[in-house]
Amino acid sequence: MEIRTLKLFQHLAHSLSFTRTASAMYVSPSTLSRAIQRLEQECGATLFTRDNRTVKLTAIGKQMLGFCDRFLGEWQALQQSFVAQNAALHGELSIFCSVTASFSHLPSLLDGFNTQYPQVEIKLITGDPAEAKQRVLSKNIDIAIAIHTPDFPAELSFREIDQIPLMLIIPNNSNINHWQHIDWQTTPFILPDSGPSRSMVHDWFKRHNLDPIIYANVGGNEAIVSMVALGCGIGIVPKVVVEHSIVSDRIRALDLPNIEPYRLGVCCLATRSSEAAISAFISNV
Amino acid sequence: MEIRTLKLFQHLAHSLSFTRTASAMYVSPSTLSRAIQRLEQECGATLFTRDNRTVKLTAIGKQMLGFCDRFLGEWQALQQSFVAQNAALHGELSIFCSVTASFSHLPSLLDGFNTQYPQVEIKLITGDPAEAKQRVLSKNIDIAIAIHTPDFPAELSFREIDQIPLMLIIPNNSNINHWQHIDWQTTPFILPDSGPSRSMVHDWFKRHNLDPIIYANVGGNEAIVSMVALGCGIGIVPKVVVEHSIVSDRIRALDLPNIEPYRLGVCCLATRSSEAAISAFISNV
DNA sequence: TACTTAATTGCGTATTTTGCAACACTGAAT
DNA sequence: ATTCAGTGTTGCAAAATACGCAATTAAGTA
Repeated sequence: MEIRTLKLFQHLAHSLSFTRTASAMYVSPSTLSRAIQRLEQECGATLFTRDNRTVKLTAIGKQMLGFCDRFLGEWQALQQSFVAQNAALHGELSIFCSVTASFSHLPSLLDGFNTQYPQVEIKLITGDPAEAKQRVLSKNIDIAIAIHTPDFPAELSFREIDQIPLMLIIPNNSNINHWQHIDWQTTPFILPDSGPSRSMVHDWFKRHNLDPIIYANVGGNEAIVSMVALGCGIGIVPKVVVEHSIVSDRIRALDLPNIEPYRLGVCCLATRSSEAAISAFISNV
Repeated sequence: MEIRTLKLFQHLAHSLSFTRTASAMYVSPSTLSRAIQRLEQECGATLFTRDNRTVKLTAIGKQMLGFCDRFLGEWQALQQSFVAQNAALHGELSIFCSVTASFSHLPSLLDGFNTQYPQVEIKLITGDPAEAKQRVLSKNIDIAIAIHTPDFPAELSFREIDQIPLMLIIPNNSNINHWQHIDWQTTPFILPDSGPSRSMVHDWFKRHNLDPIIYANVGGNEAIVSMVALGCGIGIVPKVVVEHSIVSDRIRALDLPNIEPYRLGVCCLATRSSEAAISAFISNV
């Protein structure tokens, strides 16, 4: 039951002449004859009645021809679609995300994608989440793992993958265990200098009528954690950052009310969302 | 693209282990490995991503699996139906018909059937059409080519294949060329001694208020033709009998009005009409 | 009867496939 | 670090298979 055999059968079923089919398909008559014999053996039935003068399809042969036509058609279409997919899904896909996300959420995404689309080479760039939107918009990278904010650009399509609560972190040696016990007049606060956190934290302070002492404006959540661990003050960071920090044993995290969790997701330029590799990645989420 | 390869692929796609599939399908791991490599080459795409630890289906592999499942399923069903048909259509099929029908109508029927169902051996019995019904009813033969008459038994299913007009035949040396010129007081008539003709001819005489001299009651239309050719009288026989007669140059045939043509067809016992060989023959008409 | 044409078969050759053994690689256990 | 067990792959020689040429069989034709 080889494809070539089926093609021979198909041709013979139409030409009804071993000689013509053999020459048309570039095989010797004997090869054709034996190929049909093998096929008949596999079918367990005679497909052609043939004396030395005429060749005709049997009833079973006709059924076989129907099957054969359908199968060969389907297979050809499938094969073409395979090579098309392979061509389209061949190349580089650049992904931008924060260092934390590269530990927390990226692996599971990549794992599935990598095995399913081995031809796509993934180029990973980590950096400040604040850059994510701009990099995607400028086509500097294809896909970003980013946080959805109210001012999220309409040109970007976004697909949520997780919700991440924000937590207040304090040094481990502090004896405070509720945010309301904090004396904001004496405890310095470490503020992110940019990124989605900054405005969220601002809002939260405003809602609770707090006006803390700002110890420093630092870039990157990981840096905030480090500073808190060193005892420089307290800060607010996403829960995942705490969990993946290498100094997580030197800090404690406290729940915060009235602060809505981050909506983490993958985003890409809406106009590019139908590109093969991009759509494959997004739909694989 | 051999069936065995597809089965290997199918198994591997579920087990996701070369070792397990190889042992389950009784081939060496190397054979399996190379079979998959060949299949991938035919597909023009990687079907499994595999490092030395894990085996996983790619996106294309999943599509291939769907195709594979469908194909193998269809093929198995088809193959089973083939061997079933082959078994059912293996044996003898006995057919009864008149000598004339065996020349006029049987060849085209047999020709198509024989090439389509080469495993069925056909046993042909010729004889007086009058016997046909009884032979079918008694299961003495499987199928008959017979004439449909008003008293046709309900137990027999009938499928018409042709309509055959009756003709008046006269010796070639007669100068009559219309039936109304015949002088029934002096021209002897040769009547069939049985069969469907007899009552039809009787009816026709009655309708036209004729009372001819009966020269002889003879058995079989062929005999009537012979007697007419010898100049013994005139007779009425189906057109096909005239056309296939070996003495057709010694007689002339005249059209008859008001006598409805024979309805020739194949018939079998209704209860047996679903038997494989019988239904194949009937539906092939 | 000889000739032509068409499918099949015998047989030696060429190609393909197979299994064994060796290999490369990874994760786990020592 | 090192050994070990388990995975898929590859080199190679043997086995199986398919191939084409030439001979054979069979039926129609001059």
